Amino acid sequence: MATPTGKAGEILDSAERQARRRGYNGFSFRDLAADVGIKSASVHYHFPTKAELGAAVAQRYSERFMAHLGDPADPEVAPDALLERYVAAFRRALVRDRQMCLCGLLGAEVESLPPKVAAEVRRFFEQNVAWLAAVLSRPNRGAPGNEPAEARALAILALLEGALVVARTLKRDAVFDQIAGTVTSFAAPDG
Amino acid sequence: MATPTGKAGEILDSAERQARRRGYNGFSFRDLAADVGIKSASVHYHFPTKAELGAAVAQRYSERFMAHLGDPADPEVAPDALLERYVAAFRRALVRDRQMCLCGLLGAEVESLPPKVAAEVRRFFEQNVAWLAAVLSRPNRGAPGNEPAEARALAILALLEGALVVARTLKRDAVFDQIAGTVTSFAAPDG
DNA sequence: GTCTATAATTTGATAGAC
DNA sequence: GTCTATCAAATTATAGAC
Repeated sequence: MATPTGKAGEILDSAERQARRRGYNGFSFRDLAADVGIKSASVHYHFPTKAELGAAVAQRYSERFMAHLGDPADPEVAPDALLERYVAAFRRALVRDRQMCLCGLLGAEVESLPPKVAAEVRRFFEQNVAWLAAVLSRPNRGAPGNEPAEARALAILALLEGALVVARTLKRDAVFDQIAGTVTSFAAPDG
Repeated sequence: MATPTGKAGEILDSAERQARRRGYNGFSFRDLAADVGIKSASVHYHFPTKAELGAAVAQRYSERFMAHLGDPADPEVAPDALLERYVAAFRRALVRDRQMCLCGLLGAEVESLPPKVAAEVRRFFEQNVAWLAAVLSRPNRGAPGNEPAEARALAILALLEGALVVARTLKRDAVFDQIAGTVTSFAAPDG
């Protein structure tokens, strides 16, 4: 459960980078090996199969992502600020990292994933929706809105994952901001 | 430019089905050949390279999709009805076909696509946004909304592409409907 | 932990007979 | 148009030396 350091950590870093650019079927053990300066056979020492490596990458990604979001009920942070933090996490993937959200890309190709990897992607979405629903349920700005918190949480997740896909394909970062600007529609349906 | 029939058409059908389930790197010429009952060498007769096949699949998909949407300015059809038609097209991919939107999946893995395929995906998104913006600009229900029509068009496209990813990964069709139910937030910001 | 060597399979693609 | 035959390269993975 502890985050691997050393070569194992480097391999996870490289795999995450490649998966977030080219998808699960878009990188090989040789790519990773060359990237971290060992031979592909040595990668198998750290991660016996690609499925296990993929699951480890997704698990670490989810843990980091949720840890960065923090406690959705933290009384020190207003719901609006938490939502801004959420949007900023996706924006950073696009603008700073020039990458997809790992699970947005893996989710798109979910039918071609080993079961263990698909399960991790599912978990990521479930945790994201739970976090968002918790934030949206907090009493604050505007009214609670017509749609239940879970529906609005799902919509925000889908909107931002889709925003990355569209903005990256159109090669226009501004597209993300245009889309993200509509998130307030869900946060405060009264407007 | 004419839509291929016969074996070429069958190959396109098979390739589209596979690409919408497993992505561009998730199917091979041999898969397609077995599917349509020929040998993989014969597939190359119809489509010399995988990149050309991929581009042809995406182009045919876009043409069909836009043709199905119809004229966004058709005075016989209300803007609301056109938006419903748009949402229904995505819903059909999920519920009836059990597939992704082709360009939603390809867009997610855009960095691993041959340039000609990526260009077709870009075109699909551009045409979709233009169609949606035309519908949203028509005078009708509610007010024009705060956000410009293009921003709302991008948001609807992103929302629905993301909805397919999330619903398929969570294996819950109802998730799509929950998300799609929020589309009216963009159509009529006044509620 | 990393290496060499290699197995076993799959991939996109071509040449040439029919 | 489709076939057989084949290629060169790439893939995941294993065995065993160091």
